[in-house]
Amino acid sequence: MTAQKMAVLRALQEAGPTHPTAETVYALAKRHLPSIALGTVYRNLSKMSESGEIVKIPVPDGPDRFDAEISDHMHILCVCCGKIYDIDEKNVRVEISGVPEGAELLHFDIMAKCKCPDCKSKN
Amino acid sequence: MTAQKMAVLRALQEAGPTHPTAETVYALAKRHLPSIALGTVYRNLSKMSESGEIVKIPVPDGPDRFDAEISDHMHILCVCCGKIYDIDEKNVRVEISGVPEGAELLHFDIMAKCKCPDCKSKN
DNA sequence: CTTTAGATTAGGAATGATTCCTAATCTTGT
DNA sequence: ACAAGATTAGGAATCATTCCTAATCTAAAG
Repeated sequence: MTAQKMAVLRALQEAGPTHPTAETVYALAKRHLPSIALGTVYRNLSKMSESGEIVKIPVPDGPDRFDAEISDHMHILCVCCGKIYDIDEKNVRVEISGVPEGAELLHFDIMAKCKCPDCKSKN
Repeated sequence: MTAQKMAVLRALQEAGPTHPTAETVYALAKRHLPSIALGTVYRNLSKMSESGEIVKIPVPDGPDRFDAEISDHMHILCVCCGKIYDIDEKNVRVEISGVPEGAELLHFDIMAKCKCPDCKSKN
């Protein structure tokens, strides 16, 4: 456990439910550890999301986002402003059949899209 | 309707259910129209997916894939070899609640992940 | 069948996100 | 304290994709 990894984790926790990009995590982490490098942030985010300590959220047409909240939940993205909301897993049900013969289903990435309240009113 | 757009569409149709990348579409299109440029392929794929003529499939940690089949269906990706299978929409049911107050739900991107039969046996 | 305005193209440079490289530094177990 | 291995900073490199520009093509109107 290095100071850099702690700084990344702390930054992600401070970000709360804003689902920051790696760049944003970098900016936040720099406040506590000004010497930290962007590559270090990427590497720690990658490793932690592989190990399950955090969650990586791939976004079509945009940089990946990250989440310190690892409880089972899905995300809903505002296509106008890019804000990401959490939706608790118990509010989602997915049923699927017709999976190819012999394939082992591993898991789902569900990314819903919406126009968020702010963007609806601004529009 | 230009020769380039036709070549892209034709390439995508020839690719069948292989869900090719833009690079692969480029290679296929070049066979019929050797002068076509990669940027032209990207632009035509973008425009056609925006207009709904084709489908763009964003893949986490990989280049986008494309599909000439526009009937409502979802995709399942083998995490080992990157192959993408189609799953008919009628085999999928998604129910969701707890959408943020005032948000307008637009649609879902569902990308399931599996280990495909080939990869299971090779393993 | 010309004209012409607007769209599209080829080719390559530029961008954005991310990974890779290397020497230097740190961490951890002993 | 010390060696072995992991991690870091900094920057170069990579990959997918978009952007730029002058040249070419398309389609609609005469």
